[in-house]
Amino acid sequence: MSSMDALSESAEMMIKNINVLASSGERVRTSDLSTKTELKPASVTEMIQRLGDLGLVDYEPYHGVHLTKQGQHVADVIEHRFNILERFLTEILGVDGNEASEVACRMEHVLTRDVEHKLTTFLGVDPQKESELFCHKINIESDIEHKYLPLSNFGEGKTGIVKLIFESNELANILEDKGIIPGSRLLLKGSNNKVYTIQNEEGEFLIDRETASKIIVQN
Amino acid sequence: MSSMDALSESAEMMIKNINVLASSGERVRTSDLSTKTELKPASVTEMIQRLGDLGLVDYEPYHGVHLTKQGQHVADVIEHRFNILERFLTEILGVDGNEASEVACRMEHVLTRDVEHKLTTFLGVDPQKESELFCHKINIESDIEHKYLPLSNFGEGKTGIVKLIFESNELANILEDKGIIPGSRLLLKGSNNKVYTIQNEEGEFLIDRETASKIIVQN
DNA sequence: TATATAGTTTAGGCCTCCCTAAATTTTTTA
DNA sequence: TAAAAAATTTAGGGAGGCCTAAACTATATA
Repeated sequence: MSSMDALSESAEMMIKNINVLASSGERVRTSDLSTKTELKPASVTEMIQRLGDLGLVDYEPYHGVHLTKQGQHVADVIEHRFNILERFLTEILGVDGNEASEVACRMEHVLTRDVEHKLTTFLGVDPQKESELFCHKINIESDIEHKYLPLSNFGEGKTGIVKLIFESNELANILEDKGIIPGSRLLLKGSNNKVYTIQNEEGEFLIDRETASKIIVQN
Repeated sequence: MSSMDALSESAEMMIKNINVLASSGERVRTSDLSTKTELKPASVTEMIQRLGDLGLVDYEPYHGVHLTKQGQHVADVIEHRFNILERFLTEILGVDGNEASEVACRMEHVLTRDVEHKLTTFLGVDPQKESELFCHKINIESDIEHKYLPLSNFGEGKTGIVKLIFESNELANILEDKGIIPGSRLLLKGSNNKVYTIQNEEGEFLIDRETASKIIVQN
């Protein structure tokens, strides 16, 4: 069990759900896991016994489970992967919330560390979740050369060409009026992860993070 | 077997490999599939028998398989999903080729049609083929949920989120001091077409019409 | 505190997907 | 063309992951 190897999707889902239900600090009961996972109690018992053997969970028959340090690490990694995948699917691709959750929930089990990190960099840090950010993330490698980035993660002081705008007609039309259209050039003058100051030949504008994340710029 | 439902990853991988090896037009032999999939011949036989039962493959004992029309459709979908995932991972995230292939190969089995289509649109036409066609705008059909309006046209008594501020000058800095920045929430308490009364967590302010027209608010 | 009830585990069965070993069929070649 | 070699399939087994039914344990109640 060297951290993340070879855990099945089912095992990872169980760990994930133990983590969710353990928020109260108490041991998690089989019946609650049964409800959450939509598995029969007997199946839950079987799985947590296996996780116990792997050292990912502290299991006492008839008295529930909690994650070991190792299991907690797995849960953290999965949670982070789920979050960035869900954000990518909704913020960048515009996938409907429910479907995004489901797909993210299946994709979270096949990401590698490297893809996880690169996707995190691509999305940038979500300011709302900054506090509960996750020790596993290591350094966000800034030396990666991305060809395409959302404006929200573009380099300060850099000029790029707008490639795509993901948004409703209304906002896109407003941006268009100000010359922010696919194919146009803009300069990111500054950003503080909340407000993005950009400039083009029409003038200077302030844009919020969410909108900026939907404008894809080419280096 | 209504086209794509409920096929296991193993089954999909077998179909994918049959498709690859069938390029010559001839029936695909068990031994070649064994080599390609890195499964033992007996396991290949077992799987293609199951695929035969599902009508995805035409299997004649001792004489190999080929895809049925249905199986070919599955293969085409999987191949397309693999291709766009691989392109996304390499072109957008900058993932190394080998790793991108492996991850795409695992992700291809969990995409939905919708995510597949949205990712395809995101990537656009292969830049090598038509680099300028990549420059286009995607309009996500927004129902009535997202409404972007200048504050000057915003509904009285409504609360919204500031999305954009056109003009980054002294006036905008003053607005910023008052907490009126992209991403913040405000309430339009009242307006008389000349003066707009707004409120946020910093307090209550009066804004003139011209300024209000440059603040874009989301419903 | 004894017992009913709710919660949990064990026992045993089924399916998938992988394996090895043995049997079978096809192909090669002497 | 018959025997050797190669390829394939069948037989049987194991682990994972799910199930139901039965046994067991803990908790609530009278």
